[in-house]
Amino acid sequence: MGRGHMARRNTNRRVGIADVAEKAGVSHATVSRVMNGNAAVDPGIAARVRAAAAELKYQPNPVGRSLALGKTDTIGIVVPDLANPTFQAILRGLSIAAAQDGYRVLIADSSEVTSEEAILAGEARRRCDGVVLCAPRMADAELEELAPTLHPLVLINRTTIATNTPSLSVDYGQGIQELAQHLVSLGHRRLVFLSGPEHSASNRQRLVGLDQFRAEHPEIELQMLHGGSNFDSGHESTEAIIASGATGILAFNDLVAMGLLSGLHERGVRVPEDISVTGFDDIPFAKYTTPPLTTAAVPINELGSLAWRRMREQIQQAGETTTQAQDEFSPRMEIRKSTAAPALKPAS
Amino acid sequence: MGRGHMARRNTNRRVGIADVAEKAGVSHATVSRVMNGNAAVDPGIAARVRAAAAELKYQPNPVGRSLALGKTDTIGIVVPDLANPTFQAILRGLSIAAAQDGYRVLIADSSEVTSEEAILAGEARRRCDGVVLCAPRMADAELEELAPTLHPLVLINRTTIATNTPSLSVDYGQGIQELAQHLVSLGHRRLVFLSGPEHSASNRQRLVGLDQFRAEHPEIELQMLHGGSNFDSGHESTEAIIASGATGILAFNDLVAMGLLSGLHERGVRVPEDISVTGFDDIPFAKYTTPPLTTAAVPINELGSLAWRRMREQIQQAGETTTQAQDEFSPRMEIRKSTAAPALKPAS
DNA sequence: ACGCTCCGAGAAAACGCTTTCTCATGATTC
DNA sequence: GAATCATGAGAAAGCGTTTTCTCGGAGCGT
Repeated sequence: MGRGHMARRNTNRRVGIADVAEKAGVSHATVSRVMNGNAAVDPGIAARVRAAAAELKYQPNPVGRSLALGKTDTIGIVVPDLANPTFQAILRGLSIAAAQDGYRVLIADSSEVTSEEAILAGEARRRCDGVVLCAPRMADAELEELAPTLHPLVLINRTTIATNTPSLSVDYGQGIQELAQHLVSLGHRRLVFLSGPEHSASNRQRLVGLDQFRAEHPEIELQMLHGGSNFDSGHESTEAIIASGATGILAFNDLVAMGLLSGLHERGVRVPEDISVTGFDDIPFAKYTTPPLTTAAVPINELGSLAWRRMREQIQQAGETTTQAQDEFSPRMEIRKSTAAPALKPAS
Repeated sequence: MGRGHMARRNTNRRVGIADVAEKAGVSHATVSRVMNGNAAVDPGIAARVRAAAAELKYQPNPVGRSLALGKTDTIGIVVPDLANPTFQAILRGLSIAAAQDGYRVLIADSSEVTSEEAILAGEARRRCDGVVLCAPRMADAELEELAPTLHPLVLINRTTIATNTPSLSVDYGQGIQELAQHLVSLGHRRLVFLSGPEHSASNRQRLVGLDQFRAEHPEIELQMLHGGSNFDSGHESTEAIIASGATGILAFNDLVAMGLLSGLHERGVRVPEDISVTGFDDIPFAKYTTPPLTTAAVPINELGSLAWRRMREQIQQAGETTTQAQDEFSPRMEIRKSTAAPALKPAS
């Protein structure tokens, strides 16, 4: 029991500002001032405080700090599915960029449950200084209503009517047209668009783009096939694709294209000799498929870091509601080996 | 300055508990009681409070709540690189499992900067109720010192001497031996291990496993080649692999294997006819490479959800320092098409 | 020397919530 | 019918910071 009196409450309580204050023989206000360098403090006292803080390994409690300052130095991101490489990339870019400015990222995965997205976003917003929202399937009306309550908000691949919410989007319509154009210029005449989830905003954009393409190329046959947004749905479409008789396939995205590639390979259909396949997004794996995938590259890494920049701008100009940048990226064609001129069709 | 004028920033202030209390004509204590259902409240009053809360769309401020309760309902995860599918999967599993219990995940990407990991982890811990730490390269001594300060802590692929920190690990030594064994039983006699980052704990485990393999199979030639942990490093090793003359390649992980696969394909080396390649991890893409990759599957999805379960156990039994589970997973062989019997070597 | 301004540090208020403490009121018991 | 109890709501004390307010004391000019 020699050290019985030393029953440290340290064991159950973390060291707080009060402990430092006591040790340094000053008030906790002064400790705060020293730690934040906000007001002028006598250099001697400051040194004493710093010494005490160092000795006790004092680190301010962020929760107390957040309450007092009204900010958490944290932003939230809502994604529909963390298994999707696109969102992974956005998350990563966002997290790294935000970290550079001393911000952290809280993640909310809606697991594709559209009805949860608004709730998750609201919750995230309450905990954080802002929210990045990826909600491709949320109804327009709901988004429009939700957006103002979330302010500092950055939208990914969605826009609102009000122009005070910055948004980052990709011109999917343009990209899919260029891909179709690419196939046509290789000599393909029968194309299939293997579409994504029905209510996805970006799928709608692709459809609009393809309508335009059709108008410009009435001579080209373009079929629509329903699909999903992942590997498996691409794989499952293999038979339908083969049955379609088309030689050029526009897959919804790289994931779908890869699933299809693997399905075709299993069936002994050669790519690109028998069928050409294109993806969309240019996820990191796209250039390592066999054959490497022709795709429309969206600047997947930039997206995250730009999202942070837009967020930071809003956080800094807190209050004023100015009109915000609406960034739109044009995808860059990435021509690889999964597309080529079609074999000469036997006259039929 | 004019005090009265500045007095209320009510205009942009969020609705707080006080507003609800005023509207319902009760004290804010009562509002809190109603919201949390903690104590008995007169049903009539409770209804009035709920009505007021609903009308004002009141949602308790989580920061205030956290300060009062001493918990944030948030856990942190520290990962070395969010671009790595393994960590993405862990993050995803963790996030989904935690969400089910009403917890959120804060992410900290150390960007492979080992020296930052301890700081990030500490910071995360202060903001959260616990930390999941993935720090494959952190020095043992540093980890040992850091662990107690982080408690509620779950370690991934690392262990501490003290047994009160739960850890989840994969038996990489076992897995790599089985892969080597698989190649040998196919008839390969000259193998190469394309190693990962030098200071990676899991790489060391593989090396230990291979030492054992060597002891048991003195007749097999097993070379070591230095590499990294991603696509590009696999791709860059292509020449060295070809030059080695080996027919069976044990890549550090699936990423490396995929990079190598693509390199070999470019060079016209056929897999598995000319060279067999194995990966490790069984990331989702592994079964879609051409040829599909033989690999040692680690239950990548379970890892995240189990991490949460271990974390929750600790959070619940706050205080008592009991000895914690050390989970070790044995990888499951996933034999696909990237391995086959070697072609008969020309007598040389 | 006297009053003036500055400066720096402690006291106290604020941040938004939960929870203990306290006390009134009405019900229960002998 | 008085004493005891249970009930439920308000007052107030935290939680750990930052920041405003206040005030003593030092420096300066006249």
